Amino acid sequence: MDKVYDQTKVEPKWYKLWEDAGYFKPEINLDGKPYTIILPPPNANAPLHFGHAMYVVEDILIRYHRMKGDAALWLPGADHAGFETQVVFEKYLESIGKSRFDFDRQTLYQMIWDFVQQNKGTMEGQLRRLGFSLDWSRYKFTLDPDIVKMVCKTFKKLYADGLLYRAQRLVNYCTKNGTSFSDLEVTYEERKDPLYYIKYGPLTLATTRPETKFGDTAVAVNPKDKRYQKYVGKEIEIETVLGKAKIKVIADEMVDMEFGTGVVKITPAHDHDDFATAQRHNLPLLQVIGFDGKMNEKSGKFAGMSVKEARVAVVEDMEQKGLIDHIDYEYTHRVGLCYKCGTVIEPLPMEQWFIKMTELAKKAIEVVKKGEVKIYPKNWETTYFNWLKNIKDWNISRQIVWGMQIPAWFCDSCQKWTVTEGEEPEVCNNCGNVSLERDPDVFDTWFSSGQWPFATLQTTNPSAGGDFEKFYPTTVMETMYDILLFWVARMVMLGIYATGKVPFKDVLLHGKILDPLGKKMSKSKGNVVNPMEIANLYGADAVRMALVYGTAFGHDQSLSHPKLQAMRNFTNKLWNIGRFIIDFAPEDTKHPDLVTIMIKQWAEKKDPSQAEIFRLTQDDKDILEKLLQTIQTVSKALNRYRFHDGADTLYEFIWHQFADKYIESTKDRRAQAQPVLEYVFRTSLELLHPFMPFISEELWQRLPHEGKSIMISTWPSSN
RNA sequence: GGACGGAUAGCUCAGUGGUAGAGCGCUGCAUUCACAUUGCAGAUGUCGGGGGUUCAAAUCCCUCUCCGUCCACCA
Repeated sequence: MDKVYDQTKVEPKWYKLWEDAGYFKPEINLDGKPYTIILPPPNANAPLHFGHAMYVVEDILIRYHRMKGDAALWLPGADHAGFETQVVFEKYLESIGKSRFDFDRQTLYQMIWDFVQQNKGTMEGQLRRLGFSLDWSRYKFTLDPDIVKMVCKTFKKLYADGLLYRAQRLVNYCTKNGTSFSDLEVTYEERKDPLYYIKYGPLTLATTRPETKFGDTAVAVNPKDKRYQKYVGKEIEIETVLGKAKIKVIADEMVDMEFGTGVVKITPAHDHDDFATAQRHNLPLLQVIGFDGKMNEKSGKFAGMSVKEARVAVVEDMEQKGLIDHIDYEYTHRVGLCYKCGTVIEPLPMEQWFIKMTELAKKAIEVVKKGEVKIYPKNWETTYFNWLKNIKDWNISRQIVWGMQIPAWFCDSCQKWTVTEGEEPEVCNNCGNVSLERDPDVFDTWFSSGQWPFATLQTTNPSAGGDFEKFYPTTVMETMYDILLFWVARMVMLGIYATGKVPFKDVLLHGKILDPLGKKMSKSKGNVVNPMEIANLYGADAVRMALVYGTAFGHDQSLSHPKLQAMRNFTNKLWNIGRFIIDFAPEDTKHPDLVTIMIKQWAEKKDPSQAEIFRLTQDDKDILEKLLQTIQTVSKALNRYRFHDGADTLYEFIWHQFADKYIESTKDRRAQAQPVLEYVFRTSLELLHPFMPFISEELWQRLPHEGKSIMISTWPSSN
């Protein structure tokens, strides 16, 4: 054995052996109880980032449970990541001087498809490099035909159950990306904008968006406001930049008497509150801004201007006409932005597919309240409950090409929709007409990934009747806390809806990986660290250990080179312990296997007579006792998802108790101590295996052992 | 306007009621001994501020400050 551990000679060789031997399949423990984790499918639009390395937590659990004899299934996959991927691809097109509008739908889709295939391959190699014991025979992609079919089936069921409807609503529209979004995809920014006090006939009202005045269909005051009582229900005459007009005054609770003048203009087509108010009062919708972000023909001479230009021009005109009372330049408010490109989100009226969420959310709340689904760390429950309690209907239509096209066809003649499970209908379900047109929109990616746990398991292993019966509900869903609402909550709702059962029992939420200075990694900041480079530098084992060691699970952590180095050093320590025990064993220490077995028995039962037979010293007994405690602590830590406790305990035990103290104590009685050295080290490697699979396998193979691989050895027992 | 997380040794972080811990860094010693990617010994903290509960608080309660994040329809 080399004096210094060289991970490049060890890590590359084991993965293929494990995979070829079929150890990653749950069938290796055919009779074991099912233990399932579905890998959160990484977006197939880029290589893995450091956050993905946190999958190590899942691998630790899977390897631990596999060793405990469970039928452990860790199912890999990839997400087509609709909008996200299309944006990445459009950036690429931009870099070669093209845009998505240079291609027809089919061509563009095919180009993105090829791009995604390439990324998928890269990602798979990277997941293997990190040692993740995924069952590749069950690999799934969100655009696999059978998955698409499952998703469409749910869509149809929702439609049949009346939980899905098509409606014209105000949607969050990004005029740059040309698509609508769900509420979660809008980010907000505090901004200082002028608050204009403008004159509406006898009234004055405050607004930040004077350019939308052409879309006003009423003016509202609070019903309790005595100042304006006399106007309520009447039409007032107003002077506008486009001439005289009449407008209705309504009374509605939504108006805050304290704000501005207590009078609000109602612009139903361009403001969410106003839209809701308009519905209560049966006010018409008057759209003055187009989907291109420009004023339309309804705004008279301002037509064709962008919203921003129009605001300036309108204010200028109003000032000339004396319609501006005054302007508050110190006003701050929150502006909704596209989470992707930062463009101001324009609320626009649009026909889209919406899912009624209230009932679905109620059940999702219930299962967590009852403990059928547990969230770790528990404090995230507050966030989960809060969102679900106030949930609004979910817009799942997206105006992009990359994704699953919605299986709904519109009939020209009866103006109704025919919804299928994906297959093209021959005639309209309602009137039998043959002239149908498919909705060009695709699903919000989260609608399909929200069905991932059951969609995967219902389509894998079809020859054996499918995995669903055995592996669903899954055991653990582990992901970063930032997608608790986007993804986890939706999986709970859709999982219960489609299968009647929760999709998983325990939700684990890990923290964010920050750059070495504690800043968020981002491409634009240029501080992204490639996990593969780090793995090649320190070894995958060291990367894995560094991610769980020393930081409480669930907390953000900065990538720390000193810590990575420390873990690399730990691999070297392990290597040299192995070298000492294996290479430097004197010839006369060969002992029959029986001795090892007896020591194991003593360790487990503490039979004093055996201690006598093998002349165990106090040092021997101490280390065996400490080993037992370590087994207990590590097992308990993993059962409670306290990964750092397990990692810290093993590091401390192996390095400081075993190497520094015990091994030193055996140097003058080497031959007699050899069986204990071997036994304690082998057991330590088994405990360490879920954390550091490569080096633990390499050294275990070199020690006397039973069985073919540490991966399928039995988890050490402490009783 | 609400919610959550963080503030502990120079740095990165563990530690949820019982005499302050780890890794890295630092100081001194050890070098043909499995390992210098090492070993041994050591220094370093009024545990963010203030108040309270308790025989006892980094840990429980209240409050304040500063960082980070999320949710919410103030025109």
